[in-house]
Amino acid sequence: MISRPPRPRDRGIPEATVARLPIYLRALQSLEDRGTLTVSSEDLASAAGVNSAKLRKDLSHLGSYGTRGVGYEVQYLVYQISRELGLTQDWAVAIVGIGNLGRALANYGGFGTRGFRIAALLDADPDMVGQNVASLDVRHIDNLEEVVRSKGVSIGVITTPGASAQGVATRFVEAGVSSILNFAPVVLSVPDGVDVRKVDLSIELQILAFHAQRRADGDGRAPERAGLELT
Amino acid sequence: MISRPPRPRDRGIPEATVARLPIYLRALQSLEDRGTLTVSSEDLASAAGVNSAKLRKDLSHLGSYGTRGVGYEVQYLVYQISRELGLTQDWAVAIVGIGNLGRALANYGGFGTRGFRIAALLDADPDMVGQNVASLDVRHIDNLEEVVRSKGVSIGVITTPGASAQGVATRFVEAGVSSILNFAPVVLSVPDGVDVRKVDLSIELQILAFHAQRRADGDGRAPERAGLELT
DNA sequence: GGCTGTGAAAGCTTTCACAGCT
DNA sequence: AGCTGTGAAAGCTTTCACAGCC
Repeated sequence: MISRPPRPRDRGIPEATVARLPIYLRALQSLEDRGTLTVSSEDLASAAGVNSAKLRKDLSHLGSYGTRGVGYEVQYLVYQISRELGLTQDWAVAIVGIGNLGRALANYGGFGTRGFRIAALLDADPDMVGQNVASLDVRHIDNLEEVVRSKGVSIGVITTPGASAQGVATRFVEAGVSSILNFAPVVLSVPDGVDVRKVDLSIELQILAFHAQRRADGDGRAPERAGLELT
Repeated sequence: MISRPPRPRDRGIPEATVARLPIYLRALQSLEDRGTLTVSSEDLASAAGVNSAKLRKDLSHLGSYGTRGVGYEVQYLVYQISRELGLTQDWAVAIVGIGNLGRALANYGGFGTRGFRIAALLDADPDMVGQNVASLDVRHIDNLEEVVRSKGVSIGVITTPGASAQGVATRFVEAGVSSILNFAPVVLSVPDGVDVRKVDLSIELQILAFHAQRRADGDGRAPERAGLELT
């Protein structure tokens, strides 16, 4: 083979990069709203709270979407990142556990400028069932499998108490949902090939407490994690 | 200097380790509740959803708290991790933005088995002020500085809309709060030495969507991020 | 002249595999 | 015999610094 076939976009984007693409996307959308046409890596990086070398390296994994001497075209980059993240299609989301948090999520309209649609709300409490939350009727958890099938749910959100979370996760997986966002404070066991992400308030507070304590007693030492979110 | 002074606990725990200590702590507390006295790295690791080499390496940064041939004493390790995380003292937390999410957090009682106390709830909406949420009277945001001082708040939680978040963060910092947990979908700018952690629903969903799309079209390739939460 | 894209270096994290203690 | 604690290897992420293009 003499001339390499044109394969500019390398499948296999580093996980650390994937985790930052949504942040870049948000910064770009806000630039777009303000009518900005192009942006340099320096400016976009600063809007996203990272340094420009990291931003350029990250974007280079998607392809060569910038212009040397100029920068990145905002709209074009918004589209490329959206496509890479799979936001050009709509993902149906089901939320299980309609307590305070479930309700908060259901009502949280701005799902990162589209890409997601809340398709169903489920709860185990019979008193909850039938209530209208965010323009959806809460259904009983017994209907999980049926709802997943009929609504084409591919992402499950778990906002139940910890004790119920594993059971819900298992039912999601058996119903064919292989992306789960877990707010319950437990470690979920799922088969290989299922992607679980966890959001945990008390873990975040504990990490903050660790650093706060360092600042307080260690003193003099530079706080290790500070300044991560830019100055 | 001939004999090294005994400094077994190395200050400077890797950030990746710090982020896992709360998970180990939770697993240990659940073992404690069940009356388990000792646990091997293998069993604790599996309860925490990590592998045992990682767990042992992590714990080795705190000190040598295990017994070869036996394992770790559950209660002792709970205490050591709690102390390392700064949970032997009580941290006063203020929540700003008492919408659905703020209320959900205020009512979320089980703050990782203590270490934190919700000391104040603040909101900009006059209709909100005075309402009683989770046994606290919601106060107006104008009182932020006064509340931080009088209640000794050291951790600020921001659950406002994105547009207000930066202003609140700045006021927190100026009032002397240097640990912030941000739920608003914006990148906060804070001075060096201030620790900001971010929790962002739509970012998590977007990362899930990325992997889901990979599984769907890439097909045949092993899903990169799957299996992270153990099988 | 300005700014992207990228090899190479540096730093950090995970995993291996086993010495060392009980 | 069993299980921890840890050097060393492997893998991943960030940062540097500059060649290459506009």
